Amino acid sequence: MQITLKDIARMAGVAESTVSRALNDKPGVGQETKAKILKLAQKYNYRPNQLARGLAVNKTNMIAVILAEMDSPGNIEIVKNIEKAAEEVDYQIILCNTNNDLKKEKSYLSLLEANQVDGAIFIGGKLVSSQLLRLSFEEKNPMVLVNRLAEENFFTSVLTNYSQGIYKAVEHLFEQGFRKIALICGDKDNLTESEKINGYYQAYTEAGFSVNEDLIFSTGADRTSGYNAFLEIMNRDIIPDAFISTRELTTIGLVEAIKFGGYFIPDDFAVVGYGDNILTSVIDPPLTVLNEPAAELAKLSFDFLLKLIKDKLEGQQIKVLTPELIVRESSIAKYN
Amino acid sequence: MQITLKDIARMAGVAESTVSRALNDKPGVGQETKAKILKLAQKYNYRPNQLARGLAVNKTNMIAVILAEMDSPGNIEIVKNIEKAAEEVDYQIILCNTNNDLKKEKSYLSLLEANQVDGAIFIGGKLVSSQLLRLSFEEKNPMVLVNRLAEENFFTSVLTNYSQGIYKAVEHLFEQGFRKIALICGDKDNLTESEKINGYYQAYTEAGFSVNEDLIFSTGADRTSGYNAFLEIMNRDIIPDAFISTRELTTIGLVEAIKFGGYFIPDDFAVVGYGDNILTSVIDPPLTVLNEPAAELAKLSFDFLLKLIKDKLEGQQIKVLTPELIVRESSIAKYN
DNA sequence: TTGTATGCGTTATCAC
DNA sequence: GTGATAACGCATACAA
Repeated sequence: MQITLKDIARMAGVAESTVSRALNDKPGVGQETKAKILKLAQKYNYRPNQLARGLAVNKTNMIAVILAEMDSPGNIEIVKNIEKAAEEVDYQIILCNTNNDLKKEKSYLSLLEANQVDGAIFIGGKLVSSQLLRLSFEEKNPMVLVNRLAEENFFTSVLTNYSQGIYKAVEHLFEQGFRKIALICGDKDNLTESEKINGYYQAYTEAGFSVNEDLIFSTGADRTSGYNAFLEIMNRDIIPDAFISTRELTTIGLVEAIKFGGYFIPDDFAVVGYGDNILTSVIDPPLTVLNEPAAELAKLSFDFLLKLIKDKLEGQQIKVLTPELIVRESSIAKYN
Repeated sequence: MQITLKDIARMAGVAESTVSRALNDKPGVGQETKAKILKLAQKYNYRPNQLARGLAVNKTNMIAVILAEMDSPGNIEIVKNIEKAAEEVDYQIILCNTNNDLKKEKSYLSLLEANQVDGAIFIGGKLVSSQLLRLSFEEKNPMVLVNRLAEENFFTSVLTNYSQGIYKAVEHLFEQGFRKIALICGDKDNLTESEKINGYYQAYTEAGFSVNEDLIFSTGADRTSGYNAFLEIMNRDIIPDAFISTRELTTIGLVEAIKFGGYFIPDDFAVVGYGDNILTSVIDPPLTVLNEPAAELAKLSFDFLLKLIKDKLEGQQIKVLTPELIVRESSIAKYN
């Protein structure tokens, strides 16, 4: 059995409250008694039961990080940075993976309602069922959304401006002389992805070109989908001269397919990918990518959450960050 | 304020204990009252406070996963699989990153002592300060070690047979005709790495060759270290014809350095890397790698832990898994 | 400065 | 079948 406050109190011959005060550095306890208590606590390796403490003060110093998918290196990068920020102020994170399953999300959300965590950060994920989230919101459960668009923006969020990201990418490819840019993206129902599609349209329109819808290809978010997307597109009427892939894993699959098909990047097809992970910089040729500012996303979201927890954030805040376009060889026209 | 048992009891006009029984499906509660209670709980979206419950039953259904480094994709893979296994039996994991810092490890360990989690899984990390861990062990805190060797094997562990892995790799390179195999590894003080070095020696010895110590290069575990290792080795007296890199990130750095130097793989140097991540299979040429059975490591360790928690594991268990050698182009001799 | 009493939200042990 | 009540370990308001 673990040693408790009561044990220490008994051994020191004082009341439990005195021990509590001494251990928590609260005023109103004599030098000698305090010293005696601390020594005993040290000797018996006393550790306060956090459950009991949490129950008493209604605070756990834990937050939930709820992840739509663990397969995305970018998401992991965000988690790492949240963990770092949390550690600095003595918060623990509990990691939840929903696999884009709304049921699981709901069950994890109940961590909040069960007072097990002080707040939650949602990373990514599909269109929010605002019905679901608003429930918690109205009960004043602190939560912030990262890279997740809700129908109405009820929630404090930190977002990446996906639209602008894709816009930048198209613009860059235009500058390089490419005109038939295929977009490998997700389903239009997904707000995040539809944002990206918007950026694509906007770039084309503003440049005075018209969009050929055959160049927009909606598919899954995994590697195989990226691979197959290339094969399918090559069977269509219009053969692109460049590709933009909007997700990390599809980017990889796409590159594989192009190489396997015997084509060269950027000679045959220019490529702009997503996510500055270890791969994209090492692969041959180094990939031009859009990159999310993971560290910033993490830091901002955690700061927001901390303030929410401490009731120091009035109203709902939204911060939008711009993805960076990292230009490398894969999108540079050879002959221009 | 959150709705509590007491509230439900008052509204239903019954005692708290009855509500508790009804909600927990315990026997001894009438059909009608039970129905009434459940309906109320539903209506008001009642969620039991897990802290209170945990305090009462001395169980949290949470385990800590304590990670030495989050930068290793292999480790992340293990975490993902633990999360999956845990989710199935309704356990939550809390993720802790120690960054190989013993102090942080100690602080996270106190989660266990603070009754906040039912058990802990340690993934990787340097030589265990058995002094530190034994403390917890003797207090009967359930914990299992993954890929972590302790001086004495006090703990239930699931390990990768690193020695045999490297042995396989050397053997394979021998078969391909390579004789001067450089080993890019970690410090010999690190038990894990020293195991790998052992495998290297063993393979050489059994094949009747002698080891040239200049071919063994101890360095850090990051990408830059791998990169620099190549440069340094090329300055030594003996130029290798093959490389084995024992860690994921150094492998990547090594490959970069080789390519940047204008050399070709495997024409100039054969390479066997570590970790079957998304990169090693996509890079050109596809890399021969040693791969840990992450899913198995995760599943076994979680099962062990669960049994420990339930007091169903007698004595300490050790399970050793063998890494797989995935042969791809990077280690195939062109002219033999 | 210190001690007493009470509450946090559950579960469990008794009675009835 | 149901209801008091103690207990879990801690913090805190109040009294001394």
